[in-house]
Amino acid sequence: MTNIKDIARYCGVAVSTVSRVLNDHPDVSDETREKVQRAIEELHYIPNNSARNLVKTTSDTIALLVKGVNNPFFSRLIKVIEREITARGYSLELHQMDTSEDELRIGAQLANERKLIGILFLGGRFNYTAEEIALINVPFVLCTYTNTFGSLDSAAYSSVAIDDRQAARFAVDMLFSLGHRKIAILADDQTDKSISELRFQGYKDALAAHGVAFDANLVACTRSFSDMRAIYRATKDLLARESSITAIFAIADVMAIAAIKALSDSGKCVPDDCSVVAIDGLDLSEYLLPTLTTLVQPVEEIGIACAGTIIDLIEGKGENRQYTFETILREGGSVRKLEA
Amino acid sequence: MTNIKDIARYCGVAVSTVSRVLNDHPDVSDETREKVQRAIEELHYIPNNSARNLVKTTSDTIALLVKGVNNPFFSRLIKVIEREITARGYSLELHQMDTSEDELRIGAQLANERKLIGILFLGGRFNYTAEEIALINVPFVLCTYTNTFGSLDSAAYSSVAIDDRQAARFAVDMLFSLGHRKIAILADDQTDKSISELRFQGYKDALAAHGVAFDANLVACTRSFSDMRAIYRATKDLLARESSITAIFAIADVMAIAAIKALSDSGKCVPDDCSVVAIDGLDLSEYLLPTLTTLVQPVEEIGIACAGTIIDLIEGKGENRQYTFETILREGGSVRKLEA
DNA sequence: GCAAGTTCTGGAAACGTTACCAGTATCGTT
DNA sequence: AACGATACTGGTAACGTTTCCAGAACTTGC
Repeated sequence: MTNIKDIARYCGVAVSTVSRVLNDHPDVSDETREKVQRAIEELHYIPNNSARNLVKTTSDTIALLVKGVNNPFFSRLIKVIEREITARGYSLELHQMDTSEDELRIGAQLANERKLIGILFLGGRFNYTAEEIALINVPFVLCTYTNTFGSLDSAAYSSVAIDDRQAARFAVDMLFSLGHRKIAILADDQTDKSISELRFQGYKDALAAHGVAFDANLVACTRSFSDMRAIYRATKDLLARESSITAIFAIADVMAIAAIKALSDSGKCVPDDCSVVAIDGLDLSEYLLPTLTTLVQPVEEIGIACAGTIIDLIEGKGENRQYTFETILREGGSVRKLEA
Repeated sequence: MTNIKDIARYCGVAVSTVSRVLNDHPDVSDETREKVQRAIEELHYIPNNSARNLVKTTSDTIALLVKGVNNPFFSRLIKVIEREITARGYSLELHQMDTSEDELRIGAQLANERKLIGILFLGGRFNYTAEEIALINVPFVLCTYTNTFGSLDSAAYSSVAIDDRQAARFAVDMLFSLGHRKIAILADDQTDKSISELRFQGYKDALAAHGVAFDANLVACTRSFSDMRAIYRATKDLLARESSITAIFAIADVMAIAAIKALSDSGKCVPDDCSVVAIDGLDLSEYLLPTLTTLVQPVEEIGIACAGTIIDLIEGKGENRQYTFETILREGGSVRKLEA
């Protein structure tokens, strides 16, 4: 393997000069620069990253810590983020966690061990105190999630997300405006300062706004976002105990898909007997029978913002900031107006 | 940041001794070993990976090169692979490529630049010559794909996959046995030594076995595996020119989903007017209306085999080997027997 | 009691880079 | 003509490990 010394010798210059060329340092004449660059080409020289990282005491990798990778929406998002990160010359490391794991501590440990330069948190919750956050000594961004619980100062963290609570509120409001009153919610368990909790809150907001009391019987809960089987079962149970519901709000597209199947297997037709609305806007949802009415998250924009934010923070080009994106209603065939 | 010298000083031993403890070298007394380990705990020492990699001239990361991450089947698989790789103490780096890119050269370059210890190729094609393969100087595994074109000696590469050709053959045979004769295929363009080509071959095999001539008009082609819109359009076009088909074989579940929608929008009901069968076995496919009849790939086993194989190769514990997994038919409601 | 192991330990040279410091040559000012 | 500034270059000490070599302290066998 040819190294920096080899090409220094080959060109008759010092290693430091070669290093300068490599790092686009201004203090080098066009003549030598060209000579060195030619040598790099000819000898197929590739800088050794480990050596670089050693002296710079960091790496060039950003970690993406994901809870619940099997959520198709996350898969889409990961794709965009990876593309953006590599396009800007950094590299991405993927880590999955179980819901029970403590993302903050894992992140902090990883950052030390692997000399990460940034962390993206995707999924899960993030109810930490300022002291806990201080454990992480690299920039980080909460993807698809905002700490809106007031426990954190907005200068203390960055986030990129839709307004989950507002989106849920919008979806359920829509059902109300179509005449529905008995509206069930399909959510996952993990209602501890997570996306799920926010969407749950939005559901309650809508109920309250329309003077309908919250009824715990109308809640179908599962442990995971994307365990289709569990979602199916939970919906079946819901229908068994509350057969008169006319609409279901699912906090994610995948959940809606399982719910529609459960409805069908219970002899209920969507949207004639029961309407279904969700949040996420997977590509796939547009190709179901019936097509799913859902609030589309702008996944491209979100991904670009996640990558852009973390890189700006790393490069010292920006302050902590919270981005909120708008969802767009995509009307499908899973919702209908209820006649009085 | 505390380093190896600090804990050497703290214990009153040499750095080399600490290094030996760190690497489980036998030549160290139980007493010193314990002393050093305690110091590591107390001082929260974390070895510097860059320094390690520098002297060992490698890293500890395996790269996963993916073409078409938006294929949900791949997402599932990536999850399993990531879990297995990290569980065995290595780390995984995700790289996406466009279909037009040359995976081999990108892999070779990446391996050098980033001092990778192994590469997993996922998706795409792999029709390279032995000389080209020699460009990659680290172990690699073809995931979900086998080079069955005879151009490569089986000792030259490792692979983990289902028998794509056989599976396709099985699916189409099934349609024949139910009385179907006019069977269309829904595939992607990239039929150049890829999974798609194999499945396409299987389709032709089945036709031949039943004495039916291949008809190019019965082929609906798209550029990408998972561009739902394109698949939908292609199916619509197919139906417009060949309205009398009674069955469609889709080479992937996502394709089948778009196809079913296209059928429905063309006034055809699945399975009454047209049967649909696919390969992949996504969880989701079991929750569609109608549920999809599909050949399930054992994704857990495949992922474990991919990770296991690459790690064994890296650790010098195994030869190149090709694994073939069996698919399992999951009968759904998208297929019906054709009355004579 | 001595040579020939064995078991453990320390010292120091690598690994390939960057960053700093010191220096030389060139140039424009006064 | 002398001066400081500017543009460039070379030498070298880090960065934190591992690995090799040498040696010390013990055993063992005769």
